Amino acid sequence: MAVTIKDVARRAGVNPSTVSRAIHNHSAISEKTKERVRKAMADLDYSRNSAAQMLASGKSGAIGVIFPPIENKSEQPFFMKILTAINEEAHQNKITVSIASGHTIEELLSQVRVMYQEKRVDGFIVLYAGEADDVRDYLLAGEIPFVIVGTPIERANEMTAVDNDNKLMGAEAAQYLAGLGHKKLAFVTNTDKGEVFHERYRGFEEKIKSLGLNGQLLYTSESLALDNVTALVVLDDILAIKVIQGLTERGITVPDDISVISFNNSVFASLIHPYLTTFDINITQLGHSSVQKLLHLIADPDDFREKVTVPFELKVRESTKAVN
Amino acid sequence: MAVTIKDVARRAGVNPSTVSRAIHNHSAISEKTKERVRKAMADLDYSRNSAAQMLASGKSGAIGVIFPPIENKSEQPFFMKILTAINEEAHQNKITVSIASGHTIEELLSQVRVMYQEKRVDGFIVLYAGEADDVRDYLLAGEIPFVIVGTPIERANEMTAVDNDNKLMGAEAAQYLAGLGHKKLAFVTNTDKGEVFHERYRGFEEKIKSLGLNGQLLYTSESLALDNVTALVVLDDILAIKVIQGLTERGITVPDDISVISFNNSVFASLIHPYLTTFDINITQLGHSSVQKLLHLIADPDDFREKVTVPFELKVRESTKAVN
DNA sequence: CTGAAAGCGCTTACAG
DNA sequence: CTGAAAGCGCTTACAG
Repeated sequence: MAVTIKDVARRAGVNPSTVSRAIHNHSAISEKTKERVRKAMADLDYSRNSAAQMLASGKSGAIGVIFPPIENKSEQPFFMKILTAINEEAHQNKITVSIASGHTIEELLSQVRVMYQEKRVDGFIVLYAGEADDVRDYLLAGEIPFVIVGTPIERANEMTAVDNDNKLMGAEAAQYLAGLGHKKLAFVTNTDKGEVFHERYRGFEEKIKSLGLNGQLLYTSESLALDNVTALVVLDDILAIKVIQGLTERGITVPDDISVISFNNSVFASLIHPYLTTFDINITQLGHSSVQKLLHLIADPDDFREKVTVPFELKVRESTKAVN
Repeated sequence: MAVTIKDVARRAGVNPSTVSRAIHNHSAISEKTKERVRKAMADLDYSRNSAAQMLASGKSGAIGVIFPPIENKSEQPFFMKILTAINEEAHQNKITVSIASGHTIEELLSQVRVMYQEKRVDGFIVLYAGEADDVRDYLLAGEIPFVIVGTPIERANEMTAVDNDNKLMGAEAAQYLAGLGHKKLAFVTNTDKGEVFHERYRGFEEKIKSLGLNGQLLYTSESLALDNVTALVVLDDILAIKVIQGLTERGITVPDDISVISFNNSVFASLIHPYLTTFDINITQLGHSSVQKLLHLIADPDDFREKVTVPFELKVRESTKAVN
């Protein structure tokens, strides 16, 4: 039926093994032969059979992407965006990407297990960090190649992670607002969990102190006690939109009465006015880098673990303003 | 290294071929033997090697999900949500899902080609409908099993499609508003392209006529000419949020002055107040059904093509109100 | 109901 | 620089 390496070999007048070597651009094969083989492949419209290649080589040519076991993934544009970026980079490297997602850790682990044990993938990109879970433990215990997007809390030095510098981002948020003349600021969050919150807040706090300004931490679970605060740093875009609506209802206008800066530069940032001043976290590069790192790890399992920091960029829009 | 079917055979005291048959629950194998084989598999923690299975059987045990070649996929929660549902159903059927996505049709087609020619997947789920494109032509021409989520415009009877009844949804929107006493309505859109718009609007229009009410079509590209309209049917949630903000700026309040009903029930619907009255399109079932249909098609390529219609449900929230 | 054998389409030491 | 051969781990007609 389908064209195989044998057909190509016959047409090029060589042995199948030579075709295989030519395909992989083996250095021992003469350029002349390679050329003949290439021609034959083109003539016959040859495609490798991935199953045969996998079986013979032991490599699957695929990677798995692991989504967090949460319900509201679809609410966060981050996931679709990074999946697209990962796929793009993978395709460039002639690698396919499969996905693992589940509502619970157990479901997720079961998928990951199957994918790896059946040798469907050579490694994984994990799209959530923070505290360890069964999935990560399984990967570490099995010495399975993986990279984490985000910053793990424990055993960080045992794995490769790709992330933004959230602490620096928090600091730059404070810095930028200080530059606009704001003296009394607050960091607004709806959670006190997670590395992302901790790092962003820590950066904010330290910077505020070093600048000798006034800063506080506010939770959206309570009504925001704003006494004289003129600028807010909000944990993410979605929360910022909600906070702004809450302020508007209280007769407080953004940015005239109060400036707001947030993080992620997602759709929500330019959905309604005031469009948000927010940090672009460069998801595309997060995706590309994680694939590259993973391919290195797969090629050389003893490659050292490292942290890759992807740059961010402040997008100034309508929600911030200098104090008059 | 890894446990193979041979190891299991030895342990169970049978031939490898018997193990294979037992695994597939072949009817010719005695229950007693199956039991022995199962025990041996469990003892040895056996996992099949998918590459070997693919090569020998010609089936990949994987399906591909094709995303639309658009930039703003990540802005629409639909994609992540259906991907999750697809993966869930696939996993239940011991199938993995790989993805294809590209910024252009060419890139997309190249990915789809590779996936199929290399036999990495047995079929595809296409996440966009409307007019034909090179990808769909390729699938049709190659008689490759696929199902479309959405409603194709051309050659609809040649493919299996899974969708909501958008026309009925448009009609029910009008019906619901009429029930609240609204007499002058408008359908608001930002595009006149695409099946989704056409169907929803057509349903709206016909229902308005049959009820003897007044209805018009408004484009958000122009400022909305609202003379005495008391209710709006808006193409989707995102647009509805923007429309509501525009109205608010003009001093028009939703739902007191004007009611708004939209479609999709995405995150945007309950992001800010007024929370939207909107149609839940049941994405989970769209995903599950499309996988089931695809698996049927793969198992039996001569299975007839059909259209599967998934029910929807109106979620009444804050943006609609009876006329006083 | 089960076994022995051939074959799926590649890769890769081993020779030369 | 290239060929012949064995092998990767399954499946599946063919026998019995």
